[in-house]
Amino acid sequence: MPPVTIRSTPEARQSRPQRVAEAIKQWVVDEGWEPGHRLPSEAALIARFGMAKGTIREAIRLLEAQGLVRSRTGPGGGVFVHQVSEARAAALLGNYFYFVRPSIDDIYQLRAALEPELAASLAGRLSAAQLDRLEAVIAESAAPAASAEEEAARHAASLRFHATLAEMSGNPLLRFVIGFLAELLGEATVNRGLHSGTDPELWQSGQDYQTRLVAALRAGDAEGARAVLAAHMQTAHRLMKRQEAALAKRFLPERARR
Amino acid sequence: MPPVTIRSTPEARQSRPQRVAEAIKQWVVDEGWEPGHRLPSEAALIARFGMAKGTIREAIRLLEAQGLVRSRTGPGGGVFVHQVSEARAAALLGNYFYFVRPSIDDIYQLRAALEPELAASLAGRLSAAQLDRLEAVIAESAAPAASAEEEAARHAASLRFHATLAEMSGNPLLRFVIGFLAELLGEATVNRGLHSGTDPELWQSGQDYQTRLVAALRAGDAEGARAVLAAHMQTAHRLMKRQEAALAKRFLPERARR
DNA sequence: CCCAATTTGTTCGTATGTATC
DNA sequence: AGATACATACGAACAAATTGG
Repeated sequence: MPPVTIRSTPEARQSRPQRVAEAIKQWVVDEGWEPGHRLPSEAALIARFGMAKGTIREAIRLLEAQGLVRSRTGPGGGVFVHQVSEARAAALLGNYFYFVRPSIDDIYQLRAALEPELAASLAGRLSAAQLDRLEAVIAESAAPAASAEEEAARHAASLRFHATLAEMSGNPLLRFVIGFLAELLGEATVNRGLHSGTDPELWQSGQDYQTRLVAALRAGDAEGARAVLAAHMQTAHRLMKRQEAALAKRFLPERARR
Repeated sequence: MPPVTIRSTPEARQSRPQRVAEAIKQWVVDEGWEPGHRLPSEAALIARFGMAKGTIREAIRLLEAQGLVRSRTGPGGGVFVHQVSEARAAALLGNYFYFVRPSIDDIYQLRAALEPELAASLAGRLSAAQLDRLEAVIAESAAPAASAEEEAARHAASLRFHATLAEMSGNPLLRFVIGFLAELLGEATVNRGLHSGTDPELWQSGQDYQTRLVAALRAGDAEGARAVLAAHMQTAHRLMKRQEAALAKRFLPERARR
């Protein structure tokens, strides 16, 4: 499998560290080095590129920020090729959406399209152990819901259910996007004091659909699973919007800032 | 709009440049600095953090690699907060999928779910100018298809059509994900010599659906647009798989490597 | 437990490049 | 053209971390 290429950083490269970083990336690809492989020592790189230590180190930092390398001190240490972690990728992508902030509607437009698809693709393909694990996550939020700000924990548990589901997908793209959407949503709700409030309707609907979903998955009923999740997405979206609207009314002056 | 937070880099931070970079991120968020704002000069940062020039510079490189800052020399120069570009975000995310490579099936599972949704959400919301622009892109690939490797250009044009469509969405998430999927697919096809070959069936189907789609969009027929794109996704996926299978047979020894 | 070797991490002083006025 | 303000790059020395004896 010729590894295609590690993406080069766009936008007019110029500085020496940037050029060195790109050269090292290309080098890794050309040599087919895999995660864990140690690349030449600082001293060797200094000689190889004919540049000062500081310049080389800045290049390494550029790669490090992208999650592509990791360095350790001491004997046997050095700079190592590193597989970009999902968490790192999500963090990096999250920075983009810090500036181009999606709305609740935007997030749900994707969730509504993807989650039912995920559910359908999982039907009949999960092991008994995986199904049990899902039920364990459901049990976590089985408590009656009562208390005040502890409701936020319930919402988090619901998102964790979705994350667990996503992790079971064999499709890394689907897994990543759904997980990322859940993160964005969690962030949006926490930061706006949204979570599901003590809304009993949402809670009941949540408990309900999770158990019905697991049942459909267990039965290998793809279309059933798709339908359950599609319906839930609609409900969750509607309830979240309702809350958002309620908050907007209460705190209108707040929204005026900026 | 309190900007929530710029994502911190996961995975056990330790070195000084990393800590400084995180501190600067937090500083930017706390002060509410926006793209274009100049942050303190190197000298000032050295004083502020009580560290050497090299350390501070490495921290700046860490932020630069994430696309969060940009620096310019000369008077009036300095380090500036920078809005992460879509291209940069896609490149960074692409590095993740360099190691966790999705299959053609994986990519199409998402495309099949998202593109019809995009089409439906666009119906009746496009200006005449936008519709004309779509038709212009269609015209680009209106040639009869004949020649050999120039067929790859046709495939690229088709992906460009999708990209243009995505850009017209008001949903930044949808825009990004669909654009990214197209990139991944383009890369996969180019690197595996896939593109649509001289497959007349795919070409005709492509021409066909594009014009029918624009018609539906012009008519404001959301469900029609959705159906057109859903059908096309199925066809494109099927044809691409057929080609992939043909290639696999011809080059089986190649696949044995690694 | 300490010591020595190895490799990255950090500092400082100086010089160069570049854009603005 | 020259002065100014800023990042960029160099080089040599020293500090910290890790490993093995």
